Amino acid sequence: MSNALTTEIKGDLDAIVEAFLYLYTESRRLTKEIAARHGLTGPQLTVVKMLEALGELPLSRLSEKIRAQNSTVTGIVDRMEREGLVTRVRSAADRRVVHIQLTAKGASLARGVQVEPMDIFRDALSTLSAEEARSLLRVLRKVARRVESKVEEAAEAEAKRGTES
Amino acid sequence: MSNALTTEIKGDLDAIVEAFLYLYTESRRLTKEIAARHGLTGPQLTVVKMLEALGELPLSRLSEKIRAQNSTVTGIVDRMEREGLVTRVRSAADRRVVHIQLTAKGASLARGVQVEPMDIFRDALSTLSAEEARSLLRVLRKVARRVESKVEEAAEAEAKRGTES
DNA sequence: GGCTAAAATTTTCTACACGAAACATTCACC
DNA sequence: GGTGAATGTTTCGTGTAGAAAATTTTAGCC
Repeated sequence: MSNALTTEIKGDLDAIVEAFLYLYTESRRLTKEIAARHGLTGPQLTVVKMLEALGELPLSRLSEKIRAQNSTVTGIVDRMEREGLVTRVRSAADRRVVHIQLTAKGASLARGVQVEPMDIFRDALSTLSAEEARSLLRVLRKVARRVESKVEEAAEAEAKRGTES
Repeated sequence: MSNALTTEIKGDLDAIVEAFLYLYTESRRLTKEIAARHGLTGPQLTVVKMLEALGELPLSRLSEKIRAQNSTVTGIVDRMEREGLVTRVRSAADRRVVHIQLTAKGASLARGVQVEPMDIFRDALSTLSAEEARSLLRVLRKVARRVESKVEEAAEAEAKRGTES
């Protein structure tokens, strides 16, 4: 476990983690900067663009899309509603559900912002060849599967601790 | 720009972005969960591990290390001090400087937590073959370079706008 | 049909994290 | 001794999540 080869691989892994973190934080920073240019926060821009692309959405659907909890999105929508960017509409079909929809003001703002969130990242990715993209996707999926199984292991360990007590 | 091939590549790119976000959010969530098991928050675990590895640090040094603003770290250290995990010590040499150091309680806690932040991600990466790791690193670096140049372009455009006004 | 229990959806409440800007203190330099 | 930079804190608005509460729907049962 401590010969030259494994040391080299370990260095590669650290470099991958570093590159990964760099890409993530930088993409977030850029999104935020673009949003600020239009008087929005990062998450607000994400929401505006999501609604522009998909039309009105139940709050919980929106939460899933932006990978946040309902309680988080409630706050974001509160502030956007205060600014007149979106409105809440009770669903007639299922009155538990609240649809979030863009106002005219929100929609026009959405049209005005050219760059979608993550577009810089996507744009950088588009410089990859088809082979490179495919290979990257394959490797990321492999890593994702591995993380996923880790998550399941942890959940099982958790459940086991539960039965013991 | 709308034939079958480019459409397919576009789908790959979306999938890459999605996998990327999944990996990041999941790694953060797991770190947070491990921290919670020891009565800490995610950032607090990061700080504890950092201080264990490097010894006492000025607050601004700590801020750099964990990629956060001084104002953010002030709050984190406040809460950790309240819990008796760290102490603030004014530097005798430069009285502007506040050294953050682990207490006995903080140090013993640090020893008790095996997993460092991002270890889950690193662990998942370690299932890659040497070739895969090298290829992933190469592609990520290519993307990172591309993002970097985008950032510089934006900075120049910003500067130009500045001189015009 | 009407009642009750369970499930689904959203909001409220509480605590922490985060950054920008304004501020006080201290240092370094002239 | 005055000026400007460095260091840390405070304040304010936002984002983030989890737990509990509120509201409505759904299913099962008589």
